[in-house]
Amino acid sequence: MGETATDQSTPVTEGRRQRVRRETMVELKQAALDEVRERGAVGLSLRSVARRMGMSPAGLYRYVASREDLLTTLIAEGYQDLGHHLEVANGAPAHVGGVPDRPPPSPPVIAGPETDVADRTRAVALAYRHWAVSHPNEFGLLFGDPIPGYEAPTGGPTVAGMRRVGTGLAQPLVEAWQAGRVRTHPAMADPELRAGLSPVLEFESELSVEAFGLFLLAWGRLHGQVSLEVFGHHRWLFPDGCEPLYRADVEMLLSELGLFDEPTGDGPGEPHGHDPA
Amino acid sequence: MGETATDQSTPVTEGRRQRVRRETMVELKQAALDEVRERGAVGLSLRSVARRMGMSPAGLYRYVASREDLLTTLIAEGYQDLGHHLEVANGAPAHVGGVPDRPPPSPPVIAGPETDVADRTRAVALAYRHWAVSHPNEFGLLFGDPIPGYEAPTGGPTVAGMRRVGTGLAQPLVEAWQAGRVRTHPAMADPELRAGLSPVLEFESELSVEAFGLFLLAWGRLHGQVSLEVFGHHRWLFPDGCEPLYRADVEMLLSELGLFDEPTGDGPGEPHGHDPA
DNA sequence: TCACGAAGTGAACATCGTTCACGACTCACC
DNA sequence: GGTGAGTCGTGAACGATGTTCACTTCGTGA
Repeated sequence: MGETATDQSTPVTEGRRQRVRRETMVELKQAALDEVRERGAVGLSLRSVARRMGMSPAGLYRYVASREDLLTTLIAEGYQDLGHHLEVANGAPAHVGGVPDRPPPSPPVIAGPETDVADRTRAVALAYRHWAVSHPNEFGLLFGDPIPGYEAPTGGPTVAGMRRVGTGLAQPLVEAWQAGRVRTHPAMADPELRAGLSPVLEFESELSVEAFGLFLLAWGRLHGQVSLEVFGHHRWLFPDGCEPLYRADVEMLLSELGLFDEPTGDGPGEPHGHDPA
Repeated sequence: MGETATDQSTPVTEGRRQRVRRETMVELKQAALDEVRERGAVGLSLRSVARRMGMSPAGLYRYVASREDLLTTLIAEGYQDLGHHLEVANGAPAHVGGVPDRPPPSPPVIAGPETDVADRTRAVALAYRHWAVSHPNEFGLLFGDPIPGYEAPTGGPTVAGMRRVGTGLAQPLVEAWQAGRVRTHPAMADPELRAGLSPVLEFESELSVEAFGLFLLAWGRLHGQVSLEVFGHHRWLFPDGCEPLYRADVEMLLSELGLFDEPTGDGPGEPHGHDPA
């Protein structure tokens, strides 16, 4: 653990009090994360976390405003963890920030920056499922029943984590789009859809309306497969997991996005259209 | 409600005791369902249900073994409700069984048996989202965090409801398949996938391996969009809901399944293949 | 050294799921 | 019609939970 902490190389600006507070906070989050991993998000109990830490339940309130507050902290860190996992699969550079101490198992496929964009998209898609099936309770924490009545503040760490996951998923697709290799579909030209999508693009200016819509649909598509599997709705069909089915879906998605076609050299403004309907 | 019950036309086999017990059971489930609709599945409290019924908390245990048991009952009925909704959208005949007293709003599009299979598939797909967004907490009950450690018994009412939902979703696709109008994809030919899928077909004998896999993928694909929307992960993008995006996905799905192509007259054994990869 | 504020404790409160002994009532049977 | 058995519902109770509060302990800056 952090047992071998830098005893004297610690910056002098941080006194003993701040250090132990920081360490206690880390220990608290780790204990809560262990609880979630073992008993699920709904089973998270502050008293149990306190017991695990050898602390009085009331003492936790020096670090956490409420049980719900602790849950949202875990949610934000879960997004960061998942986002990091996706970045590694995409062949991320050294940049690693806000990643928990205990790193998750590496994704099954790790691409590199020079890898073909189809392979990178596949790697990210497989990493999404991989993280989910190896962290089922955290996946449920992030994507299961929302905390009733909770709305993530727009500037807060929760949406920051969601954005990291989103960009981690979208990164290969953005590059493919910019290389003119994404095939769009006539259904994306619906004016109502474009009208609903366009205000969003103030945030996501790297993509066109169609491309952003396609990304959302691709994410949702993969998310559905993963969600049904992780939440057990396919267990009676596939007791050993749904990886082959998921792989087939990913291949279909890649081919429908046109990522297997020859690059046309078109810019993002002129993606090659769908085959004649 | 059932106030105007058939007072004397009730079969004599049911005495007063059985009748009030049945009525109390209905009232209990309705009160619990109201609780779930208002406060979500995790907020369901037996004491609150008892208060709503003007009853002592302990009295509920004459009707329900535990809180978890009540939840699984609600889950089973929720599946039945959703399945009924899908059947109505598909233009179901008079057969209606196990539908709760208060019927849900009708699906936005109701097809008929003579409607084209693409239109019926679209109607069912739209009905899936429609039920979900108009019953968000019940959707969370069915498809959100599973009750930790609970596994639905294979013969029980839960899987019966799941099967009704599955067949309700699959019905148009089964017909399209049998009419030879479903276009498959080379990725579905993966031998490992076929091996994992084939034991399932002992239950679902109407479909081939590829067709059943395609159905599962289509379901998951739609489910993902709905799930992300209902659980609020798209609210910051689309505060007014994701219907246009979802409609685009449905149209893409229909065209990728080949349901817009001219019928070839091939039997289910010989679906027309995918366009050259 | 000393006063301030942070960290942690134990007791308490309201709520929850659940159990249990007990009274009231229903129903089948003589 | 009476009667015994079984059902229905109640109130009290137990252990657990989230949360608050007064109080002590102790690090830290002046």
